[in-house]
Order: sequence, then structure tokens, then C-alpha cells
Amino acid sequence: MAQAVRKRRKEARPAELLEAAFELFVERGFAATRIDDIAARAGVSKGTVYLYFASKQAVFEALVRQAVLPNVERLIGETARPGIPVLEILPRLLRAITSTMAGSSLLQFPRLIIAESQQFPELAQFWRETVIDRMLGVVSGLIERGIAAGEIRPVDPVDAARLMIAPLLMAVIWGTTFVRQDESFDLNVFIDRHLDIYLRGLAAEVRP
Amino acid sequence: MAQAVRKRRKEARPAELLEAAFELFVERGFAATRIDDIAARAGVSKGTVYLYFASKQAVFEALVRQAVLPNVERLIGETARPGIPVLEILPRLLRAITSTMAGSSLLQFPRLIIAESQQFPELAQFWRETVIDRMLGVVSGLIERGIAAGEIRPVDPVDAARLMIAPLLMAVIWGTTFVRQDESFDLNVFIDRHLDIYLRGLAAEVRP
Amino acid sequence: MAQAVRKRRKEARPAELLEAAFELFVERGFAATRIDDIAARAGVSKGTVYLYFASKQAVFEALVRQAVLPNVERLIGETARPGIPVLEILPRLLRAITSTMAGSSLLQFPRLIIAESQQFPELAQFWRETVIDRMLGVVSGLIERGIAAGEIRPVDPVDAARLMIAPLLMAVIWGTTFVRQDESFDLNVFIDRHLDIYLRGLAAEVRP
Amino acid sequence: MAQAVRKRRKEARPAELLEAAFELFVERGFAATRIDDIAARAGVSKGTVYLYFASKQAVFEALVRQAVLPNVERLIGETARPGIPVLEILPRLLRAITSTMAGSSLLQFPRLIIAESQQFPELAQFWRETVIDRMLGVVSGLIERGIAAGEIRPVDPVDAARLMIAPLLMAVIWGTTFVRQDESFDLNVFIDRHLDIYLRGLAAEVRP
DNA sequence: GATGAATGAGCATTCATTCAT
DNA sequence: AATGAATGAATGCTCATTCAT
Repeated sequence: MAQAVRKRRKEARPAELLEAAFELFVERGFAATRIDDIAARAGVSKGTVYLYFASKQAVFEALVRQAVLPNVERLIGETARPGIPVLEILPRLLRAITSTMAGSSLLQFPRLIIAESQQFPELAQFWRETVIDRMLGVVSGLIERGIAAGEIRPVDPVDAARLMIAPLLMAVIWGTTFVRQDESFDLNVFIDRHLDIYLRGLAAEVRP
Repeated sequence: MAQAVRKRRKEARPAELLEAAFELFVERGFAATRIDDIAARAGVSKGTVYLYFASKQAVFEALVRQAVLPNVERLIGETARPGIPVLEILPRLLRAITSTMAGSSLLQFPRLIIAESQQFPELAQFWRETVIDRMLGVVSGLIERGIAAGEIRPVDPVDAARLMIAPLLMAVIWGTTFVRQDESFDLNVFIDRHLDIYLRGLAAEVRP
Repeated sequence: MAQAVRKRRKEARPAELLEAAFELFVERGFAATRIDDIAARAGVSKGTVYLYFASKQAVFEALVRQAVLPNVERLIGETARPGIPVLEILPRLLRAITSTMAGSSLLQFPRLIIAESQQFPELAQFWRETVIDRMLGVVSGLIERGIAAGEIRPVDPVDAARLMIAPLLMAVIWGTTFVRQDESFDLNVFIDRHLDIYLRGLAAEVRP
Repeated sequence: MAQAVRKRRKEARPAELLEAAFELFVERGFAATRIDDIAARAGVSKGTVYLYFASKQAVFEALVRQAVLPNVERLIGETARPGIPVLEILPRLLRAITSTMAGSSLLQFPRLIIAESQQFPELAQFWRETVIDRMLGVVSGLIERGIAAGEIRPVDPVDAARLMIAPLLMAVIWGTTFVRQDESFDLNVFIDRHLDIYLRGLAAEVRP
């Protein structure tokens, strides 16, 4: 395998390596991915990986950082719609998250994080701070706003936020862990059904 | 190295080994637990583990079988209350599941299964068949009954069942993966809040 | 597996164990036969084997002694036919050896001995003294007699004896090591063809 | 434990490893030789063996390929003498084989193959196809030619070929398995005596 | 910067042998 | 005599990491 593109700028290397690592972690998981594989898929030699990352774990952490953060930022940005009722923003946000993940390999991260959380607690910590706490913060803020506006029943905003996200977590775990070959599972339909029940349960009493 | 007197505990051994294995699987995960560790913690030699279990995976399966199955059976048995409205059975069942898991080692299994599902797909398969499919079957059956009785809105029973369980999965993942030392998370309160929203969203329209 | 015949006389035990060991060594070879297997086939427990034999190797040696010696004695006995021409005794002897081995598991011994000769040189030594040297002695004695009687050309009697036996060794190795499933190899025909050529090559010149 | 300077010898390594492996296989047999031993004798670490060979069996096959095949090719090449009578080619070939093996490491292979044939049938298969079948084919072809030319009596060519080779196999087994320290066994003399008897037994009747 | 040869710790599983009962 | 639970040494193979070039 002659290295076709040799003179690639050295700035591109880390990104190329992360892309290769990403594909492989998703395909096989962290433990089953060998540095050799990452190097091979990126078209470099094993030693080169260690020029850019201190260890296999460091590759994983960089990966999470690079692949997840931009999406979190974007999704949070989209919630900043002051004029719109919360009961419209919430489903829009959940559907945005869903479609961001659907088909993308972001789907695989939660399972990877959960899998490695015991071996690498910092990773779980990082994910929680970077993704979970921020998303929960935004959603619970919206719910508070909805309560204040009389759209939403008085509920605990943090737990309500968790309850909004829970089916997404379940769906992701389901799809990446338990679904059988022959089986089909439609994420969008599932989330729609969730919103149908959840928002109805959350809405303030209809005035007669 | 004088070896301690060999103990004879044929009947007790499997349980001792499973207990040791369980602790270690929870601490380190399945892959990172060595048979040597299990043996050492149970106070026997490595070979002894293989007297009672054919392989490391067999240890895990025996563990699931011993720790999980009886609870699944019991919980399913408790749903068989013909006279009672479904909207009363469902919260009762979910609270029963919750209190069965709370504080027990069962809490640890989902994370373990999720973590090892890629390396050991049979574990995931076994868990799905033994626990998930059966629980979902019972709950979706109840929901169908509720729909037929006019208690519950017409919804997809399987997805509705998943949606009832989802917060429990989230809570378990939360508690075993992301919760910080100093933090407190009250599982029962969370589930109550879930039931408050979920059942309200599920209930048939109130006739005026 | 309840031990059906418990009160068996203890004198029978060694023979039963050897029989079991014999079958297994032949089926799987020495190294691949576990003491557990021998015990199981003999219907006793593992520890019992060690009551009668000091080690796995000792089992093997006892086996060789018991299975081979009587046959060697008998075959040698049959050569003691003073009146008969050597050129008649020799083929008769070789055919007797052949038919003794054919179909019997004696066939397996040479390969076993050769296989284990490096690990257990005493075994090879024992076999050589007990079987090879005695058979060669008898045959070379006959050949000497044949030379003296003018039936056989003046040849080196020991090498001639080896040459008479060699095809039998080859046939045995062939049949136990290299023959394919689908293939057939007729030992008797092969030995007949050997005798046809060999005895013709050995016979004294025909006086015109 | 300061580690010695790592050596770089990509080209030399396989040969060094094969040499070490060969010595050990001969001393202890295939099964009793550990990869660790091979590595240690070659002065490298265990992992290095796996850089060059996929498995222990692959080491053995490479060894056979390297040590045996060239000789088989050469010996077969030497039989291609159209003008010469078969009764001259045959002894020349057998003596060529003998002197190729005498004193060389090739002597050890048959015993090794026989020893490991039950545990590793592919080794026996490989040897049969690579060495035995080809040599038998050449010799039986020559014998057929000799029969056609009236030099050789009508005999079964394949069995006759086996009978020509048999004493060589016996001698090799003899020398590597049973010969005592103090004893001497002259391979060349033995083969000469074989040819004396065998070819005389094979030759067509002398016309009176 | 990049390479890739070399390292060596790590691990599930087997099985001959021991010995308390 | 007989049992069988327990032992623990043994081994092929993997792979993250190092480092001389």
C-alpha cells in the first residue's frame, strides 16, 4: 500500500486519524479497535498515531471533543427563539436532536461512553459536562419558561427535562445494542409517539 | 508457600464465585475482569472456577440467571390482577420494578450488558430475550387491555411500553455512569414524576 | 453416572484401566488422552488411576508390556519349526505378524512409540529391547540358517532381517499417519508383493 | 533489566527463527516446543516470532517448505535421464536421496511428522502432498517404464515404489528413534544391501 | 516528521497430580 | 479402596507502546 498522498499538510493528520478512529470505534468499540487499524485506515504507520496522540484513550477523548461539541452548540443555538411558545420549541428541539443523530454515527457515542465509563471515568465526566448538563440546562430552562408562561403544568423542570430526553437515550441504546438484524425500528416514529404522550402529559390544564 | 487447607464446599462454591464475579464485573466490567481475579476474590485457585463454570461467559450468564430471572418472574406474576384497572396496575408495576432494583445489584446489569454488547453479542441477546422482551410483552399487553377498556387512548402499545420503561433505563444509566460522588438522585421521586406526566398523557380523554 | 459394577474384584482394576487407556491412546495419542478420560471410560474416578499407576507415563508403559509381549512370544514360538525350509518359514512368519497386527490396535503402537520417543526415551528403549531386538534376532537367525542350508544367498543376516521387516513398518506408518479417508490400502496384498520381490532377491541362485 | 539494543534484521530474521525452531522441534518435538523457546533461542522476544509467522504451525510449514522442497525438486530433476536403463536410474536415485538425507537435518522430519500427525493432521497432509506423493509418483513412473522396456518383471508399480522406499524410512526411524548412543549404523551400507536384494527381486528373468 | 521492527506484559483455558475425606 | 474437589503451572497469541533509523 504505497502512501498515495504523501505531502498532505501535517495539519490534516490529526483530523484524518480521528476520522479513521471514529469509524473503527463505531464499528468495533474502543477495546476492539487496534492502533494498527486506525493507522492503516488513515494510511499512515502505527508510530505516526503516537506523534499526535499520547495514547489510545487520548484519541478517543479528542474524538468526542471534535465530533460532539459542534453539534451541541448548534442545537442549543436553535432553541433561542424568544417569541415562540415553549410547547412548540420543545418538540422542534427534540426532533432536531433526533435528526442530527439519526443516520449519523453520533448514535454510537452514548453506548461507547457508557461502555468505557468504568475504565475511563474522566471520559464520562467530560461527556456529562459537555453534553448532558448543557442539554439538560437548556431544556429545563425552557420548561421553566413554559411554566412561567402558563403553558406547562408546574413540574420539576430538571426531571421533566430528563424525561423528555429519556426515550431518546433508550432508542439509541436499543438501536445500537439490542436490535436484531432482521428487525426494524423507526426512530422518528418513536419520538413522535413520545412527544404525543409526553407533551400532553406536560401541558397545562385546558380551560373549559 | 504452604497452601491453606483445601476447603470442601461444593454446594457453596458456585454462589461464592458468582458473588465475587459480580463485584468484579461491576467494578471493572466483564472484559477487564480476569478469571484469576474472580478466583482470588473467592479465595480459590483459578482452576476451581472452571470446575463450576465452563467459561468466563458462562459465569456471567449464570449470574444473570441467578440474580435477574427470579425477579422478572415475580414482577410479571404481580401484574396478573384481572379486576384492577390498567391505569392502576401500570404505576404499581413500575414502582415494583423500581424498588426491586433500587439499592440492589440489579442496577448494575444494564450498564454491564450495554458495555459488553459489541464484544459479546450473546450476552446482549440473552438479556434481551430473558428480560427485555418479556417485560415489554407484559407491559404492552396491559396497555392493549387498557385501550380495549377505554381507559387509555389509542396508542401503539409496544412503543408506549418502551416509553414507560425508558425513564427507568435512563435513571439506571444515570446512576451507574454519570452521577457524581457528591450528588444525590432520588430514583423514586423521579419515577413518580415520570408516572405523573406519562399516565396523564396516556389516559383517555375525560368525558365532559 | 452411577458405578454399575461396584464390587468388582480389585485384581481386575488394572486390566480395566489399561484397556480403557489403550483405546484412548489409539484414538487420540498419548498427549491428547487425559487421565480423566481413562478413568471415565474405566468407570472409576480420576484418583483411582493413581492408586494403580504412578503417572500417565506409567500407564503407557504397563500398556505396552501387557499388550505387546504375549504376541511377541507367540510369534517367536511359531518360528520354531526345525524341519521346514527357511524360505517357507519366513513368509509364514511375516504373514503371521501381519495378520496379528491387521485390524488389531497393535497397529497403533509403532506410531505411538515413535511419537513419544523423545519425551520418554525409556519407552523407546523398552520397545526396542522387547520387540525389535527379539524379532530381528529370530529373523536373522532364520536367515543364517537359510544361508547355511544353501537356500539363501550369502547376505548380511541382520540387515536382511531389517529389510524383511521394513515394509511392514512402512505399511503401519502409512496406514496410521498418511492414509486419507477415502483411500484404501490393502496390507495383505502389499506384504505379498513384498515377499514376492524380496524372497526372489534373497534366494540362492537356481542351479541349472 | 536493561534491554539489549533492539536489532534490525528484517531479512535475516525469518531464517534465524526457522533455524532455532528446527533445532527445538528436533530436540523436543513440535508440541513440546514453545514459541517462547524459539524466540529465546533466536535471541528475540516472543512477539517477534508473530511478526514473521502467523502461528506455530506456520513456522513448521515454512520450515518444511524451506528445508525440504528444494531437495525434492532437485532429486526429481535428476531422474530425468531418458537414455539410461531404469535399473540404473533407480539405485542412483535411492543413493541420491540417501546421501541428501545423511548427516542433514532432513533426517529428522519423518519422525517429527509421524509424531505430530494425530494432533496436527494438516502437517501430515502437507508432507504427504509435498514429499511422499511426488516421490512415489516419480519412482512408480520409472518402474512402469522399466516394465515396458522389459527390464523389470510385471509388478504393481506403486507398491514396488513403496517397497523401494520402505528401507529408507525404516533406516531413518531407526536412526532417529531407536539407535543407542554407542551403536553405529551405516546408512549407506544398509541401502546398498537393500538394492542388492530388491533390484535382483525386481529384475526381469534372465533369458537363458 | 515518519516509519515499522521489536518488545513484553497480559489472559483464558487445560490437565496431571495431590490429598482430605 | 475410592473419591473428586482443589490446585497451579503451563502456553499460544494479541496489541499498546517504544525507539533506532
